[in-house]
Amino acid sequence: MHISVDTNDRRPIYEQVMDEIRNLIARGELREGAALPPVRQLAADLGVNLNTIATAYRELQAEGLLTIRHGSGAVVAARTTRETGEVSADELRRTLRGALTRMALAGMPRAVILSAVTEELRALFGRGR
Amino acid sequence: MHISVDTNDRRPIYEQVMDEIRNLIARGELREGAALPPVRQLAADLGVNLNTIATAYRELQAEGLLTIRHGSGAVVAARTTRETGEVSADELRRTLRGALTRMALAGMPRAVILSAVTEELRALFGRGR
Amino acid sequence: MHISVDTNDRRPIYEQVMDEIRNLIARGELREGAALPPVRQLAADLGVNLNTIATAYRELQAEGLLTIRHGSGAVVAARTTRETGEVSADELRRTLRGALTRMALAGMPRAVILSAVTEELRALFGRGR
Amino acid sequence: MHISVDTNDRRPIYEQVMDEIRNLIARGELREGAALPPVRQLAADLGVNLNTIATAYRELQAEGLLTIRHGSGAVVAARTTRETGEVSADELRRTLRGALTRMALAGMPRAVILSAVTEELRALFGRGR
DNA sequence: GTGGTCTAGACCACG
DNA sequence: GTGGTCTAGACCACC
Repeated sequence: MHISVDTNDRRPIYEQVMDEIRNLIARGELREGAALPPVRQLAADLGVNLNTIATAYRELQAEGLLTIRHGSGAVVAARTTRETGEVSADELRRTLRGALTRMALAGMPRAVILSAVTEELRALFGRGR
Repeated sequence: MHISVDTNDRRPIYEQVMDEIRNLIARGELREGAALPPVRQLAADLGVNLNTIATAYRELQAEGLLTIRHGSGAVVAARTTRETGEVSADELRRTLRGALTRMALAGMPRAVILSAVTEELRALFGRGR
Repeated sequence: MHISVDTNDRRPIYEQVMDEIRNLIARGELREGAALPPVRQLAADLGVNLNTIATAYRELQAEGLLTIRHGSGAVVAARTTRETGEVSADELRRTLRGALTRMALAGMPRAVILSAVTEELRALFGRGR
Repeated sequence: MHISVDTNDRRPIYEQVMDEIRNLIARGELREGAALPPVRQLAADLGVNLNTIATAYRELQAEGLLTIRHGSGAVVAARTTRETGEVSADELRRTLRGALTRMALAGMPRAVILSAVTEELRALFGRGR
């Protein structure tokens, strides 16, 4: 399990952490019930403050992706528990459109973009998963 | 040319405006040299603060998408000029990955995601463009 | 006598246990002098840490609801003993207000809330008690 | 509009603030679109840290009760926006049961409890509202 | 002017 | 051991 943050990134650190954990869960590298590193340890590893990681974990819990039990750490929530946090399809579409638009404006041809998408989808859905 | 903002959207307003203009340019609805509405007019149309629009235009200029001439408004920059604004391939990839990850976590099957991508790419690249 | 805990509940486990025992006593299912299960047994039954149950019993003793005698387990305290544990009327009111406020914000009409209250009061006071 | 916190209360301060604001909204003392005090001002008024209030506001936004716009403060969300944050009926029932149980154990007779409930419901639903 | 994020460090609560 | 809360104070982002 590998998480990294980039202080040059415009996104706040806690959001970067959230994004990475979301991705690990979506890719199946963190399965249901798997324990996440203690906040203090992850904070030390990344060289950031404890509260920053605590915020990321708390928000992910609010999203339904993590289950945090005081005194016994954070684990990946069961799928059934997750269903609560809904994001509108509209918002998902806007985010996708924004990503593709920027790639197109950067001059990437359609084929290059499509191959990047395919690559990411393979990481998310795998071959047999 | 149509731009709209949504106060319920979590993104800052100036970023929504930037996204919409970027999209119009990428889709070819705003061609090179085309004039954008004056800051005051667009601000009035959208019912937002004048500084908000000014910020959006300024950032788009920094990205190389717009050319702002004091006294003569903003126009879409020529392609050759654009190359200045560098966005790292890494950042583009992260944004794409984030969008796809959220769709996957929302339970969308691979095929649905792929069809959304195809649809957006068609809007960006057209059939023959 | 039945006690259960729910790991998906946001309240700490020891508090869930306290609430259940309080409710059993208030409803008369655990009468004065009745023995509670040994800490080790209840912990095993619920699959939780021994300290968790010990904390619940200890707090209930502080509230005056239980009498714990080293070596002979915990029993429900006599009513006269109970009066010690003071909870301010203010705090009780705040808790009640919080519960009703959340129900109202969830969109429950006044009649539905009132019928839930009546139902709970019947369980607590019975018909003739 | 009056908010107060009590450091002797076991609940964290940010939760007390959330409870008070929830109640003001439910009672109609804060109507849709009404502006809340700036975080710094409320923090100063209550003599607590800025971050504590910011946390309360952020959580209320996540619950769908507030709309926070960076740079222009927090306002009570429109009802239509609220529908997102769902609390299970089970959890609401447990909270209600806990409140009533504690009142009964404190020795309050059924009639006294019922009159407290009626009083609170009147504050929430009013006579004609 | 508004809110958002982060730090360093303290102390508390839970299992 | 775990996570939770709070403080004081800094600096940034948005309108």
